[in-house]
Amino acid sequence: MRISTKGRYGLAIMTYLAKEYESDRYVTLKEISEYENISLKYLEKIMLNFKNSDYFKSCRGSDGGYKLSYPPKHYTIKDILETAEGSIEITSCVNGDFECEKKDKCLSVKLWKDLNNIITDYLKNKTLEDLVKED
Amino acid sequence: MRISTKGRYGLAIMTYLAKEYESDRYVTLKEISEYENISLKYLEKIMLNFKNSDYFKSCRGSDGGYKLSYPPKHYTIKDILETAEGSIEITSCVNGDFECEKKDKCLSVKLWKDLNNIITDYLKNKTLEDLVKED
DNA sequence: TGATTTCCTACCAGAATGGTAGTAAAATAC
DNA sequence: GTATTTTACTACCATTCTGGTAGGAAATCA
Repeated sequence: MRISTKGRYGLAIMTYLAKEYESDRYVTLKEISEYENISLKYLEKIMLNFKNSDYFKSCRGSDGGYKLSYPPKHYTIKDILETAEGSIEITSCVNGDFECEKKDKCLSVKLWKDLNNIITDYLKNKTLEDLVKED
Repeated sequence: MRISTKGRYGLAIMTYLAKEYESDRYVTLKEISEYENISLKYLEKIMLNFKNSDYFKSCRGSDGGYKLSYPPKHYTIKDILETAEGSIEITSCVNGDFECEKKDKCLSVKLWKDLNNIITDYLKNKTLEDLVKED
């Protein structure tokens, strides 16, 4: 039931950008990689997971980097983890896409759905701003 | 963040045994495997995860099988999933065993700990009896 | 003795995880 | 206009996890 580095490092990047939101500068992955002590190459790959999102603006070249498109308050942790990980569902039987074939006799389906709701409700109500403010 | 078949099938076995608790008979894995439509051999392997627990009594031979050691109310879903999966922690930084080296600057540690507590609190307060009663 | 059932070990294919490496393309600095 | 910096993209790789299968030993009962 672990959350992988995709989600953890992805959130770390977003949190770093959120901290620097006020400075309105482009932040390089090099800077984040040194701060977080994660290889630059791996962070680049983690960034690919956000490719189709509009979470940040990017700019190449010197003085290039990334900056958030919106203020930190705009981003829920749920959205970030979902985008980074692909999905954060506890089982595949919690939504309509895949209904387990023995669902009529499965006593646990309600358990998984409820647990899934508890998790997503918590993450829906936390934003990047909350994370940065706690610092 | 998926829960694997170890946990899901393990819980399914325990739930089946809980349903049959009143009958006070030994239930075979064959019966459960046919009901749940899971291969007998795989269920046998799932059972190994409970080897060091005292969750049930077993008996070999014809009319053998498994029965719960205690009434369904005695088993929390948290304990069952923890035993079946090994651990149900969302990250390795939520307990004292492994403290992440950048914890002083990691803004997410509190998030992971809180989320972990929310999950375990929910699962701690659900027992096999609750699952069977919902039927 | 034979059937049944748990117990135990070994094996295995495919996917996910956690990376590394190389290169192209854009933007800026000199 | 060349060098440097930084993102963007593709390919590769070792290890672990997942979800099984297979075979046989040991116990229990008819």
